[in-house]
Amino acid sequence: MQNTQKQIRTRYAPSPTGPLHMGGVRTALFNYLFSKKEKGIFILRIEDTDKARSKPEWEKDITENLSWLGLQWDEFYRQSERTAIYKKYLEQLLEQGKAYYCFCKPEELEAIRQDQLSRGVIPHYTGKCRGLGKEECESRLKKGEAKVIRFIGEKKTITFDDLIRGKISFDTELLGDIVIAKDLETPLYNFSVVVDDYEMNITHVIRGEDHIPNTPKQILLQEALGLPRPLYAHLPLLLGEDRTKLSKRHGDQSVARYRTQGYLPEAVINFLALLGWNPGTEEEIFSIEELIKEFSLERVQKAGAVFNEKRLNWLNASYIRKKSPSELTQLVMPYLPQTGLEIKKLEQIIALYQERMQNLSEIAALADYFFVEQLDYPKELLTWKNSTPRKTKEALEKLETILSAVSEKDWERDTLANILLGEAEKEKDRGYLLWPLRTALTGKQASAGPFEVATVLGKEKTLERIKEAQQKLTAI
RNA sequence: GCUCCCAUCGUCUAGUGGCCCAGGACAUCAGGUUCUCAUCCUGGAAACACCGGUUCGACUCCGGUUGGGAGCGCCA
Repeated sequence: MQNTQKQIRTRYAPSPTGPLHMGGVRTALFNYLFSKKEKGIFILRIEDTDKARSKPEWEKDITENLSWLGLQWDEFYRQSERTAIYKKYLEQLLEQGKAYYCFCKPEELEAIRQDQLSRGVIPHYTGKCRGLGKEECESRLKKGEAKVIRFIGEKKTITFDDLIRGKISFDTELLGDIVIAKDLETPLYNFSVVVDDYEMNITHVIRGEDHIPNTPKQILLQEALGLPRPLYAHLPLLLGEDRTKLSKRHGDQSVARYRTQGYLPEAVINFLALLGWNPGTEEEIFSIEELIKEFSLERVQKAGAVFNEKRLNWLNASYIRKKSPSELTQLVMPYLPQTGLEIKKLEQIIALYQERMQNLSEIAALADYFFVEQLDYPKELLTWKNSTPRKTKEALEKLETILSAVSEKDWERDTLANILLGEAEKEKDRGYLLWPLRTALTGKQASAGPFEVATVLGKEKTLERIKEAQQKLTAI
């Protein structure tokens, strides 16, 4: 019984003509989740049949970032290494008379296209070379004339059952004889996909909605080659703010960019999973394991989803908050200046900003004052809103006196808080004392709390900065 | 233009004929905690595109209108 059920096999099939982007990851993710949920196989297939546009560096970008996200594939293929396979099927179609060589010039084709467009017809090839005699064809081939291979598709209504959208019908009368290869060694997208999906035993083709128009072409090819039809699931598109398909126009959507900005892979995955899918509960936070457990194609949305970066930020911040101090420190290290600071100290600094970071790279600007000798800020910053420069100077003097009296041994957060709060509360608005303290230590309008900062900074450095602040105000 | 797809708060969405004068989350606004920022807590504003039909009863089913999107390569 178990064995009659064939194993689920899905694939993500990017072309290495650019960096891996968020839209691509979402497609990969849904393929991954579905196959893992069904205990199946997830395949990565590099579609590099376009020799001019495909670059090894992009393939590297795709595989590295997919791995970073944890979307590990079980099998890997590269179409450029499979030309012999495509050739075999191409020859089959040619022999059966279901495909033919076309020698039409691009300019000539373009003119026809324009004419059709102006007449309100979908542009399609009219089949001029279809009736070429065998001899003429051979001789022109021998002469090395420019040519392509076209496919004669059956004219009929194709209906397929989309797992997400239900029945979709398309009249192939509207299709011309599509080009399936430039020559026997150079297959084109719609053809190589059909061959590979069959050869790789793909059971479920899960891809973006923008591929719906390709599906009837591919089904026609399957039928001509006598191949079985896989199941299809067309995902809703990822949209920009303007509700058009997410693209470079909407800014750099490469995974690499999000990665270097300090987004966590689990946040990206969680965010993308909820774009076009939801578990039907009110939960929002999911690990990849939970996603695998909960995922189902039935719950995938039909309408496109706007990529809302604010929500990604929120998720990322929430994942950052959940990290242990040591984990977070390791993650944040690349964004910090190379100082000889001991790891323990680093962890303390980072702990101060754990709940203030939306992404890892922000730590650099947030905690920079721990890594410089001299702070640079305008002296006006030291004065609290309800206070005056004179009072501020007095407050700083008081701070110096009080803190000098604290021993190194007692220099820890709660003790400092006790002492300073006790002093600050002598006035109704404790900002008169705490604001100058904090700004003197950080040089910032906004930062972590003064007791925490002073603790991490240490007694010596703290007093040093208080004195520097006093000097700034000395002119008064 | 033609073909196909889609339609609940600003955004992501719950809702599968009565539980919905529509629930959650992000964003936003107000308040609390607070020297600041952030976290956290409380509260508010905010949507079923429209018109018909089916039904005792439609956000939910059907039809149309409008609107939006995608595709129309010797790219994938």
